[in-house]
Amino acid sequence: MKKLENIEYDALLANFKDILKRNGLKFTLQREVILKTLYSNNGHFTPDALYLMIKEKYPDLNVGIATVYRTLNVLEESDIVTSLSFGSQGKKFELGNKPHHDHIICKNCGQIVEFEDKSIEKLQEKIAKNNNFKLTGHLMQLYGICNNCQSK
Amino acid sequence: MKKLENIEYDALLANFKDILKRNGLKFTLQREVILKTLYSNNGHFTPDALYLMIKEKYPDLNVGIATVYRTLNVLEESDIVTSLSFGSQGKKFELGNKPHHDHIICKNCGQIVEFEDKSIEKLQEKIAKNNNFKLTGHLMQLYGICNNCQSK
DNA sequence: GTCAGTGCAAAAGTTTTGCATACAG
DNA sequence: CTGTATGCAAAACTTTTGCACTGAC
Repeated sequence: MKKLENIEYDALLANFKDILKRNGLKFTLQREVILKTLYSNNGHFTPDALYLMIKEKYPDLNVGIATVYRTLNVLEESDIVTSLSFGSQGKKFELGNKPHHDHIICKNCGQIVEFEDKSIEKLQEKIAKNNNFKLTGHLMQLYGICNNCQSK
Repeated sequence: MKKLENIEYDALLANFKDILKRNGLKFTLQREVILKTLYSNNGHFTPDALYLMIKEKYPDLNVGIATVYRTLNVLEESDIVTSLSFGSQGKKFELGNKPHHDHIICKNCGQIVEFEDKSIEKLQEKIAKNNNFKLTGHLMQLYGICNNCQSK
């Protein structure tokens, strides 16, 4: 029996291939490796960190940092990844196919933790209604100092 | 009679001076100009944009980009400004001492409505606590279609 | 007078681009 | 074959740092 996560990844990959094809772009080994690495470490990465991980995991495949940047931009334009950045660290990317969530970000070390809160989403709906808006989306980020940095 | 905004700025300035004094730092003309520019254009700026504005507005005062960066860092550590960034552009700073409010933005006409909701703020505190973060701030923007645009 | 702040320029770090080659379609 | 993608290196940006000098306290 196939594992759930593999099915999930396959769908993601198929979607990526499809988008590439529709835009006359090419599917390459490098692009697959980048997508797979993003998928199998489902977190937030700077392009550089992603690059280093790939270098370590696939030493024979000589991926260049430029390709990582270029591919991330393609992925972002295709809405497969989203980027956010904060504080002193640079831009970070994450897979965008996850169920909705928001972020809490450490102002000191840049660590990002995801959370989801239905009650807040409901309150947002209410606020929109009170102001006669039809809600289409939101952006919410909390800023603070993480546990680790507090103790320093 | 003194204008409200001047009183507000004076308070901000006094607070800044106070923080500087308490930390054995010095109040300089450059620092004042940077704070004033941030205040009088209450929006979000990249360090570079801020630098250019200051160069244009105070051509005689020869402010260096390094000073802008250094001052922004001081201001951020003092919680007078907060920084955040989204999308492709770099880090942006904004004054953080404004009376707190969030925004609902119409995706169609760009109209911005301010709101405040204590219940959401409380929930945010709770979320931070659950993740062992000490909350220092947040950014929340709701996107939607305003009443006016809906009827079109 | 002392010591933090400043401008400048150099350095360090990040992201993009030009180019010749490789390779997917 | 054609034209996009790639790796490399250089270039373009962005941010930080070293240093001698200035200026706030």
